Amino acid sequence: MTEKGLGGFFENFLKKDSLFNQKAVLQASYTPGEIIHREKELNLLANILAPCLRLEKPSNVFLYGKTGTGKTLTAKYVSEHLKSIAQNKNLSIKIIHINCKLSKVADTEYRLVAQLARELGKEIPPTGLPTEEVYKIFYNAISTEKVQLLIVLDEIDQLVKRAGDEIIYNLTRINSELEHSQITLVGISNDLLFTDHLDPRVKSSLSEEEIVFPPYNALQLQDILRKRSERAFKEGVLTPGVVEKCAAYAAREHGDARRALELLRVAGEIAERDSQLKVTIDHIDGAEEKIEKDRVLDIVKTQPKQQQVTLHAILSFKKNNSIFTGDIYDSYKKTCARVGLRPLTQRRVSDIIGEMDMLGIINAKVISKGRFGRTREISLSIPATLVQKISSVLEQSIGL
DNA sequence: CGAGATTCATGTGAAGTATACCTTTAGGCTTAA
DNA sequence: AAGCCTAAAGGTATACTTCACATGAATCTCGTA
Repeated sequence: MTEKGLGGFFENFLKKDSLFNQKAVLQASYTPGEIIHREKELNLLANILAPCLRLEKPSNVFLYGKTGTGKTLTAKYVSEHLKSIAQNKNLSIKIIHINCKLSKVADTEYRLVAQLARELGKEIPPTGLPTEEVYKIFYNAISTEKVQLLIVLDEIDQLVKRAGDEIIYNLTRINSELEHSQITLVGISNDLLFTDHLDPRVKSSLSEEEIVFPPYNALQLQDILRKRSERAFKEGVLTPGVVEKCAAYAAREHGDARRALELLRVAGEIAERDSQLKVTIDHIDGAEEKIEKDRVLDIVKTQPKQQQVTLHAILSFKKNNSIFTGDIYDSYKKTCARVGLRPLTQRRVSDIIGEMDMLGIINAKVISKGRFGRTREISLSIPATLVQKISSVLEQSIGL
């Protein structure tokens, strides 16, 4: 390939048949035409939300279940159908789907309401307005016309954890002030214990109805994977056993279908890059590693500088023995001095460490070492093979 | 030997500060009649 | 005189700092068996 030069490579690339037929089918954003093994939940949700077609207010719904159990998918599917029916019958139903976890889109009260208003076509500046004002804009946007508003809050636990549960209370309260329009909330959460920490008032209003999504088992995962891979890959590309192995991998992690699909897709990409004609079981192992690497690298790269320096300090320690906040702060300060960055206080760094923990890059547990004080015991939750790579990416980014 | 008191190194909460950004308002300048 | 632009004033959200207090088990202290 290299001898022929780049032109040759591209020509080759074009001549080579892709293993994929429709890769998008395996992407997380894809909503399949039909959903299997979720019929019960699907019907339940449809039943609950159906009243809005008669312009009555449906109950607020709360969807529970671990990641990749089809909550988002089901919610999207139902809302798509509602939307198309509403369009046919000329009903004004608006559906807003917001993912509260996607960084910086909706992680404070202000940003969430601002985002809601933006979805309704209003211009909201990123800061400067009183939160109350943004509520007003949002309120005006829906009260001017008669509309059924369906707000789907994905990963709502993340939002509440960071910004408190008043937001939800305020949103449900708006309803009583609206005359023509109505708001229905659909909350989606991965955290099964989420509602326990909620204000009772909020809890009762948010979860008038609840739907629990059980994890898929290995057989169901196989069904799903087969169904999708039929469309995604060309015929005969998958070696026997590949689907089974993907399903098994994902079933081991509480039946996460999203992960299984991603595994399959990335395995296909790897095989393709290697100019292989078939996807084999070996590719899946490679895929698992690559997914983890991409996930972590993505988080790491998009993190602000101070967070990066902090993380670098953490990584610079030997991974086997446990590390404490004090050690990290010392190392952090040294790095700051070296790059010419004004160091933050330990108080703030402590919070940053907490944020890193939330992101799942590290494991930080508060422990008491008795006579020797109280601190966080920190360990890495990323594979040791990645540490080197991430470290160098960080060094480049902070300019070491 | 065992119950309480001590201690350490940080966790954690509240309040204050700096910064970036927003809207409103008032004054000054331009323009058109 | 009306319209437009600009700068200042007044306000907010967010990231961070400062201050002060809370934690919780290993260790120490001291009374008791």
